[in-house]
Amino acid sequence: MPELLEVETYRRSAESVVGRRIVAVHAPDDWFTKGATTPEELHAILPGRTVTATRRIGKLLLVDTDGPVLGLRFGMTGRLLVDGDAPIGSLEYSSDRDDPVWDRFGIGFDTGGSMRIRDPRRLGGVELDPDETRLGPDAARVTLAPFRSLLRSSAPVKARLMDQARLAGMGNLLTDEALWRAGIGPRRAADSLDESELRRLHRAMRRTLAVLGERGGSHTGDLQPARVRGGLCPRDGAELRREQVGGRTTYWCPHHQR
DNA sequence: CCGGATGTTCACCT
DNA sequence: GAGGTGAACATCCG
Repeated sequence: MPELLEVETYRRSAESVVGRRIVAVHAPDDWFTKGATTPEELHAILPGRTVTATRRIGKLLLVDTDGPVLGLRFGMTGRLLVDGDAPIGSLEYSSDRDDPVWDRFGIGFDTGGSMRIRDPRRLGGVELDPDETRLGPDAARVTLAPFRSLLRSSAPVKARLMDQARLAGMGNLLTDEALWRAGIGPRRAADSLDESELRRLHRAMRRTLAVLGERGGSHTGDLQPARVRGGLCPRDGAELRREQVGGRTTYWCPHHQR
C-alpha cells in the first residue's frame, strides 16, 4: 500500500516518538535489515539513542537520532505501528489477517511504547544512514523547473515519473491517476511533451497528491474504481486500456489521454 | 491451480 | 549508456 501519501501518514504518526530514547531493538529478520546493516549492528548501535526528528523523501521514512539515521522502507505491504496502533488500520490491499509474526523490525522506548514495521511480504526494509542522494526530489514538493528536466528522456513518461532516482514518491496508482487527470498517455515519450502538456502534468500531479492526500490515500483516486478488466473511464465512458508500462500494470483512457 | 497485487533490486538482453 | 524484461522476496485473494 505505501506510496508517498501513506508514508507521509506514517511519518506524522512517528512524530510522537521524537524525544524518546531507544532502549530495545527487535530485529529478527536479517533479510529485512539487508544491505549495509545487520541485526547485530542495529542491536549494538541503537539502544541509548534519542529520536530527534522524522523526515520523508518519497517513500523513504527517515528517523533521525543523535546517532545514525534510521531509514525505513515499506514495500507494498508494510505498515508502521506506533505504540501498538497503525495509523492506517484497514488497508485496501492488505488482508483481514494481521499477525505479529510479520513484525520484521521494531524499537522500544524508555517511556514505554514502540515503533515497528509489520510487513507480511517482507518487501520493505531497514537501513542505517541510507544514501538520500539516490532519490530524486520529492514529488509533493518538486517545482516546475526540475520537473521539466527530469522528463528529458525518451522513456515512457510513466516510467520516468516512477523512477525514484529522478522523482521520489510516485507509485503505480498515483502515477496512473496523475496521467489520467492530465490527459496524457502513459506510453508517450517523456521528452515528446510540449510545454503546455508539461505544465498540465506537473499541476495534475501536485493536485493528485493534494486531493488524494485529503481523501485518505493512494487508492482514493477517481480512476481507482475503474481499475478492473473492462473498466470504463469515469470521465468519458471509454473502455480503459490495460497494459504493462514501465513494468507495471497500467490503466488508461485511449480517448482522452493522448 | 494460476495470476496478480500500492515496491525495489539485480542479472541479463537489445 | 539507456531502456526493457523477468526473477526474487512472501502472502493473500479472486
